[in-house]
Parts: sequence; structure tokens; C-alpha cells
Amino acid sequence: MSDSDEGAGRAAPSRRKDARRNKENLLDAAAAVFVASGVDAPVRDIAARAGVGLGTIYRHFPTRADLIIAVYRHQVDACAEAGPALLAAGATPHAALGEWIGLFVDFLVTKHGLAAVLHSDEAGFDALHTYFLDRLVPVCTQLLEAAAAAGEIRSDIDAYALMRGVGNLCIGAESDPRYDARRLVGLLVAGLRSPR
Amino acid sequence: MSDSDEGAGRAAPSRRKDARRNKENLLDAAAAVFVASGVDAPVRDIAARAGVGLGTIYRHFPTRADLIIAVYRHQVDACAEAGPALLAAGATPHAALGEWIGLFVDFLVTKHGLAAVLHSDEAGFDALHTYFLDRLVPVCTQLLEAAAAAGEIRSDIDAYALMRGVGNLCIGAESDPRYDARRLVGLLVAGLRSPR
DNA sequence: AACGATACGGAACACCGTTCCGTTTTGGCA
DNA sequence: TGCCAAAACGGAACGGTGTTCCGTATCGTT
Repeated sequence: MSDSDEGAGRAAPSRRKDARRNKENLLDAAAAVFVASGVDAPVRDIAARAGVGLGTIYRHFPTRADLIIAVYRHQVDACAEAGPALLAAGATPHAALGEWIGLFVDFLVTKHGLAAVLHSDEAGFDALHTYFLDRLVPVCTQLLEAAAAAGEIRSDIDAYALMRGVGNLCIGAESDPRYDARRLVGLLVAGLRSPR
Repeated sequence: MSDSDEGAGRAAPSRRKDARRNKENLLDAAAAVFVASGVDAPVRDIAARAGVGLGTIYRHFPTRADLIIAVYRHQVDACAEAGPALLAAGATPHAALGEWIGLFVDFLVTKHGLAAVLHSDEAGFDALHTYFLDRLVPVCTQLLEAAAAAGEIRSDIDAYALMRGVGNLCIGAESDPRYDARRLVGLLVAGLRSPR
């Protein structure tokens, strides 16, 4: 029950070898295409790279968001687990919050267009939105509360809004050398500090 | 030479009455459709609302961005002109900067999806990007420099990056009651303050 | 009135994500 | 081993975009 098995509501692995192999190929192909062309890459490209038909991709991943989730699940989980670790590591809660947000930003900006698609209202992306939020908002809330309890930041900030803001700031960060998303995020985190 | 005439590089009005009328109808229709369905509305919707063919819309506005620019030109210009006015109005430069950014945010959030499309890297949107930047970045630079000269904010901030960040923060602000773009922008502006 | 320049409309094209279904493959069972 | 229903496969087809293209209609001028 480490990580690749079925979790709570995940589907059991298929009983058929070809199905398992195709799903694996699809994940590899999608990962490769995502780094090459961004998460907006045409579904057909991914299917072609995996040597698979369109029907197959949609059977394994009913919506494109499900595919993206599957590809990045491990990294999102790692980010979620880093939160408590950072908090326990000794630095101040505000510093931990800053570092954790840095991890989140790193994750987003290294994936072309992920940030943009994350907050897209296109139909079908609810699952992606929901997964990110369910996994990361609680962690962010915990960091925020710790920093607020320590009196380091104002206490009227909502983790959801903050994460959404950070995600938004990361949009287009890879494709414009004049725009340094990390610096802006740093400013935002600085703005969290309690007045005086 | 007040405002509706041709400026520096704008095309002269057509010699034909029907062409001028269609362009006018197109602008009205686009404005109406933009408030009803957002700036992402299908080109066909706008053409239909204007009672015009697809060819006509593309002849007058070679790219969708040109249409958006034409529709919002006046408001962008007003925003640009408000900058110096605010600075002269008496408050501190940092307050003026905050108010001016508030104006910019108001402009963006009342137009469904404008913020998103502004920083889109889709081909053809360069013109929109460029127009906004050319018009507003100098104003923002002026405000930033005034505030920096007064020692109110750190001086290592680039107007382009700031405006881009603010624009990004406004993405999706209309469609999610849990996300208050204005508050996040406020935090960002607070983060601009010089340390100590 | 006639005619060339200009603008018009919308069919046609090139993509896209997604659905659907006839065909192929698989793995358990007799 | 041979069989066969269940499962998965591939890709044509659909509905929706933005954009191009060109035969036709209109305008303003001579």
C-alpha cells in the first residue's frame, strides 16, 4: 500500500496485461509530451507517442484533467507532505510557509501551462482543480495558522485564496524572461506579514 | 484630435458608408457580447449580433485582439491618464500607486476573462499585450519611481513585472466568490513596502 | 449610366476535444 | 488444448472553434 496501488476510491488495476501496459505507456508518453509541448498538448499527440488509439486514452483517463492528475500525482503528494516537515524543521512558521510556497511555485513553473490550466474554467478540469485543492489547501492552512498563532502574519487570510493567487502569479512564468514569478510570489508572502 | 480620430499609426476611416457603419455595429455588438459572454465569445456570435459576415469582422479586425483593443481603448486610455492625476492629488505616492492599481483591477475584473486572455500566449494576442503594456507600464513606472524616491517602497521593482502580476492575480476573479482578487492585489502592494 | 474599386457574406478549411462502435485481443474455463 | 464471452482497442465521425478565400453585391466617382 505504498503508492502505486489503489488508494481509497481509485479503480483496481485491470485484469488484462495489454490494458495495464497501455496505461503505463500513456503515462510515460504524456509526461514526455507535457515537458516537450506543455500540458495543452493535443490529445492526439499523446496517443500517437504512446502508440495507442484515441479511444484508449479516453477509456483510461475520461478527461484530460485525469491524465494530468495521474502524471503529477506523486509530485503533488510530495509537496503536500513537505508542509508538516518544514514546519517541524525548526525555522519560524513564516519562513516555513515561504519555503513551502517556494516548493509549490517550483512545481508549477517547471510545467508549461499547468498554472494556467489549473484555474481554467473549461469543462472537465474540475477534477484537476479539486485534486490540487483537496491535497494542498489543508497543508497551506496548517502553515498559515501556525504563522498566525506565532503572530508573524495577519490572521484574516484564507489558504484557498492564497494558493489560488500564487497559482495565478505563476501563469506564463516559463515563457517570459522579463517576468519573475518567484519574486512576485515573494512580495505577496511579504505582504502577509502583520503590520508594524 | 481629441480621441476618436486617427492617432499616430491608425488607419484612416473608410471612404465607404457601409464599411464605416459595419465597423460601428461590430464595435457595439462586440461590447455587448463581451459583457454577456466574456471576451472569449465565439467570433460567430459577434458577427451574428452585428448582422455581418465572418469575412467582414476579420477585415476590420484582423485578429480578435484588435477587436478587444478597439472596444476597450477608451477605458485603457482613461486609466493611463488617471496615474499622473492621482500622483498630483496630494496623497503619498504609495497611496496613489495603490489607488491606481485599484483602478486597473476594477477595469480587469469587470470584463470576464480579459485578464486571462491578456497574458495568453496564443498567436495573435501580441497586439493586445503590447497595447496594454505600452499604454500602462510608463504610468506604473512613474508611480513606482515616485514612491521609491519617497522611500516608501523598495526600489528594485520593475513596473512590467508588477503589472503582469496584478493582471495575473485578476484571472478568474469574476467567477469565484471565494477568491477576492482585490485583497490579494492589496497584499502584493503591501509587500512592496520597504522593509522596517 | 457605367464602371472600377471596395467591401460583403458565408462556404470551406484546419484544428481541437470527445464520443461511438465495429473489430481485435485476452484470459479463464471446459 | 480449444473455445468464447468479456474486455479493451483503434480510429472514423461529431460538434465546436478560429481563420482564409473568393464569387458576388454595393458604393462613389466619372
